[in-house]
Amino acid sequence: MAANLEGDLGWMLGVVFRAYVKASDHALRDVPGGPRGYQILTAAAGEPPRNQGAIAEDLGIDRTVLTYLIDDLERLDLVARQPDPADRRSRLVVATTEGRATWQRLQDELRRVEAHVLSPLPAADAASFLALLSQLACQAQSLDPLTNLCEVAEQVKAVSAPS
Amino acid sequence: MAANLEGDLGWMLGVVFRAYVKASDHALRDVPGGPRGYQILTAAAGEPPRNQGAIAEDLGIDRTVLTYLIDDLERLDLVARQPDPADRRSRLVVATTEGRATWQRLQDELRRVEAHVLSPLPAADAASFLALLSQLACQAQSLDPLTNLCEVAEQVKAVSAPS
DNA sequence: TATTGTTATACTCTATAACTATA
DNA sequence: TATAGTTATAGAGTATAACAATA
Repeated sequence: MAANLEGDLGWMLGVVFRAYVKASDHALRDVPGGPRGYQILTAAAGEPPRNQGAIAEDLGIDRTVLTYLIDDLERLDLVARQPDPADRRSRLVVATTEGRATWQRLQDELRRVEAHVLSPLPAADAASFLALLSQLACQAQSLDPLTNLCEVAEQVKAVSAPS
Repeated sequence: MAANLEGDLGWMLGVVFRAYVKASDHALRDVPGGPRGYQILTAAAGEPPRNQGAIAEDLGIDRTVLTYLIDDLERLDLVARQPDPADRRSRLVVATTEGRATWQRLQDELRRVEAHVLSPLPAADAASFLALLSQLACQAQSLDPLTNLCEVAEQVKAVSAPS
């Protein structure tokens, strides 16, 4: 039985993930934390606003790490901590006007990065890949953390984003 | 325009990658370096044997990191450094008999882990996902490093693994 | 002069624990 | 008593640079 690195799921995921991080590096050069900073900005620009614990779960990072990342984004005036009227221990992370503009610009650039990473595949295959990956990610995310981000996203999409 | 974390390629890859690492954690509990240690073992069990620089490229890690990881695997008698007859600077990393047995056992376990991570998808979709991911990984790997691991793997597969 | 591998150092990232304030 | 967030500390992981051996 031949030992082929090529067929290993962990290896393939790592290679593609690193390729994406490297390809997005230039677009995210001014965002503290790179892809994670962008993901925080995405969460902060989304609805409804969530607190730090929920965002940390979505991103798969420790809440202590998130504190520093939010500090950096707040220092650049991209996001703000808002008191949660329902729970005074909790802080809702929301994007500022500048943060939303930055997020919009970054999203456009990252779409091109994604297209580049997926460029080895024909368009139909790339779409299939994204759909399958989305299913896997949502399932993995819903099993592990207590909150199911994907269901929320589906609801928001259905309500607020008329296609 | 809604800001959905759910549609971000980087986020999805990260979620699935973390899910895989976590799912494989138990199977790889005795392997130094976790998934990376296993990948080194895979490379060491494969043909033809390669030197440390080539393996570091395949795994996307620095050669200085690989030195320590190989030290640990060698200490457990799973791999050995062999002098390269063609270049006395170079060291070929090969699996020992025990290393091959360990690799075989780990591979069986990791196949179950992979099946678990892919279990949200119907079997046909899981196969499609793996095929598409493989294409992306091979392309990314062939663009970045100088060596094209995937072509080598295809050749080896065609020659030595009659299906 | 360039390359392979090693070592030492420093830096970054992440995890652990203790603390404050709320619930 | 439990939770949200912060801070400080330590640990793991990673990168940088200098070195020896070889090409």
